[in-house]
Amino acid sequence: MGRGKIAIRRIENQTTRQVTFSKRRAGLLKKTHELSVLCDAQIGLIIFSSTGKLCQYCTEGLRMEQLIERYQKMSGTRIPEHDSREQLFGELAMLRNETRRLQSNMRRYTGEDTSSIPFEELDEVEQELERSVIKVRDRKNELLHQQLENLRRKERMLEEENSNMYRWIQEHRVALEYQQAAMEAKPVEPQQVLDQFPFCGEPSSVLQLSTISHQIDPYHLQLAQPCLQGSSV
Amino acid sequence: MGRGKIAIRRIENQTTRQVTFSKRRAGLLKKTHELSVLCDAQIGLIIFSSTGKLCQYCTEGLRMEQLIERYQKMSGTRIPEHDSREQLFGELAMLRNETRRLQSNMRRYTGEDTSSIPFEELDEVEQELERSVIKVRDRKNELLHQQLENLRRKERMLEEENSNMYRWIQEHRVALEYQQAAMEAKPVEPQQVLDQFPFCGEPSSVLQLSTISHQIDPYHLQLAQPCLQGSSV
DNA sequence: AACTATTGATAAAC
DNA sequence: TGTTTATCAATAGTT
Repeated sequence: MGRGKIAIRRIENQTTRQVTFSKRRAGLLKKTHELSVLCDAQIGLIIFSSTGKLCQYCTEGLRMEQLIERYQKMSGTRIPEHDSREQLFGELAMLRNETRRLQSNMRRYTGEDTSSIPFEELDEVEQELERSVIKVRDRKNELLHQQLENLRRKERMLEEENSNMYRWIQEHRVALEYQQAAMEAKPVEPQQVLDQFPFCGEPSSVLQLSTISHQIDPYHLQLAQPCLQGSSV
Repeated sequence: MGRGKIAIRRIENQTTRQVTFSKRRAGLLKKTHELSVLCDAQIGLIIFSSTGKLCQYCTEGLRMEQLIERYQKMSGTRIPEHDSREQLFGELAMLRNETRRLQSNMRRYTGEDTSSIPFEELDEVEQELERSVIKVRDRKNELLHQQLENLRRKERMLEEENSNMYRWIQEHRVALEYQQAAMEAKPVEPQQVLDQFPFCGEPSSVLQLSTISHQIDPYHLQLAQPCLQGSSV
């Protein structure tokens, strides 16, 4: 109907397609409505244009959801939700059981409700807990030993640094004394280097020292431990 | 269109209505299909006849359920099921979290994965575990004491029963000896009553004894314990 | 969007 | 239901 006959295949010209869509969509909605009214039929029509725009018709006095529900009941084809719903229920039941089991176990381990433990199992629980304590204690010891080891390494490093600095100061003693004399006319005794060093030393060395002393902090030691594990074990 | 124009209102003549329905339905399906193909639109059409018969069209390469899902997403009108679905998802997420938390706690308590416990918390965990051990041990002791108490009561009961029976036998000694003599012409020495009693005694007393001996079973003691708790504590 | 020539849909009758 | 036919509605192409 129209000036010429057209083949029923996708209209390539976008403008023409858009125009045709508008016209035919109006016609379809009209015809749908007429069928619904004339023949007392319940009709739902959902149209998504190629641009994704939604357009719908639903028989008067009825909502689309009702119609869809009726459709699902009749056709038996529930929307995909149904399958996943079953799965959800399954997972839910599984998780509920798991949670109950875990909570019960936790109570057992925390000694929260000892009266629910049958007498025959008390020994077993006690032993399990003692095994756990031992494991935790072992882990604690392991970490303490690592820290000890770390501290010993740091100690060696500090001693070395110390003696290096001492040597350096001895080597530059003359120059230092000259500086001191020039500034305050006071000589320096280099026996207790660490006590005096921060007040008269070289900035770069002081920085180095403070960096090292930071690493003695237990918290930082623990963070550094993964690197040391390989060499210590 | 047709021999005459008709008003768009419900056709009263049932036959005419039925015929019109068939014809127009075919026309509507055709037009729907044409619009879908010509303009590249995704269309779903659901028709329930006045007699409840279902008829549908859906754009090729698409299933009605998909279309409905898309419709529901776009229009925001979800079918009633959806509310409970949200709830389910909520519970699911909650349970998953709870399970994860519990599993983590369990690992901590079983000493399964001590390396995941931060150093600062190891002491705490150890103490928790020791507290648990103490609780379990206390419970065990409590039950052991109850059992001891029970055993002492049973012992007293048995001793009493024993002496009662001994007295009874002494009282009936003459009659018993007479019976024995009449049956086998053999006299009985009543000094070691318990050893001999089962073979020649009174059925009711034997029954009573076996009932008592059963109650000494630790398992039954434990079951009986709730009744004893009130009096023992 | 409005126009119009043309085709398509369909009401009524068979 | 299926066919026919007279009629009207829908719409393709144009303005």
